[in-house]
Amino acid sequence: MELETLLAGLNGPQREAVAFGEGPLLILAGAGSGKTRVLTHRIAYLVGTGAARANEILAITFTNKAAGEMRDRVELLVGGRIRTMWVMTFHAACARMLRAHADRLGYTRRFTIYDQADSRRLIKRCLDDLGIDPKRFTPAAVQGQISDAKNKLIDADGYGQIVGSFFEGTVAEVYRRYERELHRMNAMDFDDLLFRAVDVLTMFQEIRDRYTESFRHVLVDEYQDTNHAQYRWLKLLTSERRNVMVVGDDAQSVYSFRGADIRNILTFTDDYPDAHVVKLEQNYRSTQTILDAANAVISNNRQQKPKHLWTELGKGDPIKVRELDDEHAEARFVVAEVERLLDEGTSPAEVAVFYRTNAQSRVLEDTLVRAGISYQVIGGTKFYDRAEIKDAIAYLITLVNPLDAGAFTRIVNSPRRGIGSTSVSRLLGFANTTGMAIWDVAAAPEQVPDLGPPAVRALRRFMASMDGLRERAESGSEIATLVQAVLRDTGYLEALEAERTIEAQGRIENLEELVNVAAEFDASVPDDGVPPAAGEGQTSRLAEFLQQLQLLSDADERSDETGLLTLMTLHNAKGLEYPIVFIIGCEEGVFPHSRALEEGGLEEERRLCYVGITRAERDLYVTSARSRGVFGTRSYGVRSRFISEIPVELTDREELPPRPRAISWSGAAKREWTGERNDAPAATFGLGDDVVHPSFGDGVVTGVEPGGIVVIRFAADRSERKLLAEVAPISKR
DNA sequence: CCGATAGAGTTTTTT
DNA sequence: ACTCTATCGG
Repeated sequence: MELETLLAGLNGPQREAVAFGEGPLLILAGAGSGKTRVLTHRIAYLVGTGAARANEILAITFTNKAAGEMRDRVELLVGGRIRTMWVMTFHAACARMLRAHADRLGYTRRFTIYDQADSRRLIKRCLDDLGIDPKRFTPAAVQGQISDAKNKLIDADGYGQIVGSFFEGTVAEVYRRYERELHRMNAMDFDDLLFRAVDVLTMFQEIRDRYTESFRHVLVDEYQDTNHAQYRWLKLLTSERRNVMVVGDDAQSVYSFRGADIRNILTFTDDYPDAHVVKLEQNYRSTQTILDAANAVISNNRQQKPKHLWTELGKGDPIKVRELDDEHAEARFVVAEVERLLDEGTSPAEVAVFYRTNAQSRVLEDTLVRAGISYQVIGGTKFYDRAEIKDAIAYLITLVNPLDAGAFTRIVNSPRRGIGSTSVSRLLGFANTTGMAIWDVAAAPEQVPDLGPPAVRALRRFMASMDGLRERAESGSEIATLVQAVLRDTGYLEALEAERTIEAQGRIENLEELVNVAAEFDASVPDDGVPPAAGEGQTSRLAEFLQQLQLLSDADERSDETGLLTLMTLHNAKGLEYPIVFIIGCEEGVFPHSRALEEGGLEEERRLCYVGITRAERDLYVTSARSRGVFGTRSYGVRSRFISEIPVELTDREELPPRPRAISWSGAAKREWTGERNDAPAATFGLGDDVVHPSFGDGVVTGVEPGGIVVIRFAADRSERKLLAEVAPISKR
């Protein structure tokens, strides 16, 4: 490999970044500025110049797909396999470290990874066990609190010390129990992977030394999306050698709800005052019109590193801005436009439609189906989230990690075998009080008090088939055949076949697909390679397979090969590009999302808009609907502020005739909807309006209902109140 | 123990 | 509009 060819074709700043020597390096990479190129070329350059061997490089991405692509591209550049290089996500890298050192934390290397749904179920159980009302303390809210704490590396005790409210006090209690349960079940949730990895590196100097010595160069993509735990983890791995390169764009930080802390990228140079900074501002993707729009929108944010995208590609066409009557008209417009483009010879794969929330895809999908256009949706319900797949995986987990009561309870009565919820509670309760593993309790059911004889008999039969499967798993059977055996021996498949419904048939097909996935895994080379830090023994193939499944996300399943029109959320769009892009649902309350507005997340919503705009290469459409069905009722919105932030001269706008202010809801619109006569004066409040009330304080309009009622969420006590617009003393801010 | 029914809550975004 | 939950009757 020629070093010269690695630098050829790069612009000045890119070349500077690729050829940079030792020390901290910050790359501020604007959208479409070729950051992946810089990353991959730099890795190849480091290997090519002998600055680092393949196994001395740690390259971190956020999705498995990005990691896979990075690996492929680097292999092309260096002209050979780089199996020993750590190119993976934060979570995968942490999981790998933890498997090697699990015993130090009182775990076994076969620990289970809990995804968000698994974790939520466990939290729900903790709430139940503690006798907490799940209405007042929803599992989701408690989970959010715990997750936030973990992302900040605050453990249950630490959290208990900083509680400032009754709610937090309760969360602290749940947090403690949740942690105890996870540990007892030899399980970790997503956040634990990071937290525990930091623990290992902090508590055991010799382990940390091994990794810091071994990783000569560390590179991180999408640095603006890192949270505090990830920051600490990186710091622990890099503070000795200080060869850390982070690449990111503060304008594309859109994951704060998941604990991402934009300060990590904004203060990198405070952490490393000698850091070299390279800005990539030349864009190779979009027309100048699109970039001007993106620059204009993002300039409304205060907190940012100034950047100005430019291109040599020329001005291009104006941005098409359209306003439609409702979401159906919006969908029809998009579909008609797509049909026109296809007639002109555009390939469907060149077109993408972005929306704020997954729920928005439905109307569009209906319209596309009726028009006979095939499409793919990224996100939504994932393959691995389907109940039958989760069941099959839970069976496999039970074989690998007999301590995992979560997996066990999931499958013990699926298919139905007469072990109902009361019996399961008794088993769990017994395991809880005796401290026994759930598997051992089930293996000797007669010792459990109050367990009915039919339940004992059913458990015996169940455990007999599980024992057989266990032996098969231990003997190192191929995973595909093991999955088939599980489905057969447990009666799972039989129960589905007996249903004789279309749905059941679909489930069977999904399970067959899982067998295929397993077969592919069987055929693949063990990813072990030669671990740079010794001490990573062989993990069982089955455990490895399960880990791979559990760390998979829907961002990973999108394929560019399908040749289809693509639908996805704006979040999922990050990192992608399409010649033609539609951004739909640009209304206040939808985008920017009302909940983000309440929580002061407007700037992040704007960054999301920036992400959306900068995905477009050639043509950009931005649409809004006057009304939209939400929660089964119709709500009337106002065009998104983001539309007005795009300079008019960059756009080609078609708007509906102005709607008289008076029909916001209480006037004509109400008559139209309720059939009632009502000449009451007009309410002049729209969704998303900022209002102020003399006694409740500042608030935001979250809904407008018939009868001149406005729903307002007040910032002070986060309460939502319904007020009569004409009589309540509210005014716009 | 299981299925049907009614009722409530739900929609941000995800490794 | 839809899905998950709690409750009841078999």
